[in-house]
Amino acid sequence: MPRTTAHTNDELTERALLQFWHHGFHATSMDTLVKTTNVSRHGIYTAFGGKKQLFHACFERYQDIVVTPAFACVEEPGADLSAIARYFETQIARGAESGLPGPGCFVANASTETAPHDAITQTKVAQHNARLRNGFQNALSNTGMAPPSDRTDALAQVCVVFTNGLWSMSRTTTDADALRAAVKTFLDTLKADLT
Amino acid sequence: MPRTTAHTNDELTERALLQFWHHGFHATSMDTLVKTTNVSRHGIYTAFGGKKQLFHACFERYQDIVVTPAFACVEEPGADLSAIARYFETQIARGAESGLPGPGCFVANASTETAPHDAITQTKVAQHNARLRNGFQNALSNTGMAPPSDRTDALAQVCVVFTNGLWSMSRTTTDADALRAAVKTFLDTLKADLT
DNA sequence: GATTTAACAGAACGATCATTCTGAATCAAG
DNA sequence: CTTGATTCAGAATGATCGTTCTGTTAAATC
Repeated sequence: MPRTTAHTNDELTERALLQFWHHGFHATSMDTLVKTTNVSRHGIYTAFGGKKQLFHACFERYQDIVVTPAFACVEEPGADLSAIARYFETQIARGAESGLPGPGCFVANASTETAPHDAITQTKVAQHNARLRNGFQNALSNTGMAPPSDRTDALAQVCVVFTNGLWSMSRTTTDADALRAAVKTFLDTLKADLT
Repeated sequence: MPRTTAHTNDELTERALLQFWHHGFHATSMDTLVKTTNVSRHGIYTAFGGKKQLFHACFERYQDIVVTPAFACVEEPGADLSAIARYFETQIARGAESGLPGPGCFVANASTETAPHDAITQTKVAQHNARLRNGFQNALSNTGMAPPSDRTDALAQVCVVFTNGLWSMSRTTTDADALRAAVKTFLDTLKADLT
């Protein structure tokens, strides 16, 4: 019998991603990976080479199926502050559905648990944050009356920091509305600053 | 020969703290703990009971020797926005000294790596964040022309989120000045919002 | 249907780790 | 000095983990 449930590498990666995301790299053993993916050890090793390489594949898969769908609205040409609000709400709602304290953001988790011991993960995290900054800068530049770009650049960096903080707090807080309140207050101060 | 270098449990805890802080819980083995503390396994086990309990002791030690000295100025009765600025600068300077990307905040690291698998760590992290919020609220209420307390409360929560984000980013960024710029921009928007 | 290929399940291996245990060494008290 | 308690260094233990290997089974090709 060939691969019973994960017929493609994408499916395999998605199942592995869930484990890494919710339990971290160290707490996810090869044994649980074999069980949850229904792919044999041999299959995983021939397809990816090892646990670490599978983790890298999950990193990219996470960006494709989680980050991009949620953040694309901020990156669109006509995006404004409301797009940023929608991005935050999407992510908070996801955390609230699965029950807070939630698994947070895969990238943010990798940034503290994996990146210090793995250069590849470190550059991936840096690229992710750069993407966020560019997206925020785009949305902020479409808000208010044409603010100077160095101003929106600085505010975009603040948005990136705030985003990382949101994820961090979603791992210990049990109150989704407290996160929503923080987002609303933050966006209000941003708006006040841009008009 | 009794304990050669760590004569007290406090010294032992401080040396262990450095390891946990810089390399995380999983990447810090009992072997490295024995080597860096110069205390025998037997000594560690009789003094603390195990690795996890030692970690909890390090958590409290971190708050005593790192958090409190840096954050006390925000908690003082007459504290204002400049105290918050000093707190951020203290922490960024610490990270820049040891070289970015740095070890970040022990509490923030524990929040993503240890808290999900350990209820005690989870409550400790929650208490730490509550302390931060109270401190920020104190400093914010002394700023501007007596803003309503629910306003400073909301802004204090934003400050906590921002703080967590700062630590998260300090683990992957190599540019301390980018962090300083984010802090300055953030504090400017806060000040503009309070006056 | 015979042969080749690919994937499987699970044992085996080597390494690491937290914890416990053993015997020696050190120090305090009389 | 001698006794007794304490601490040490390091081996032993039992468990876990990532990786590799072996025999077997299912699919694909002709």
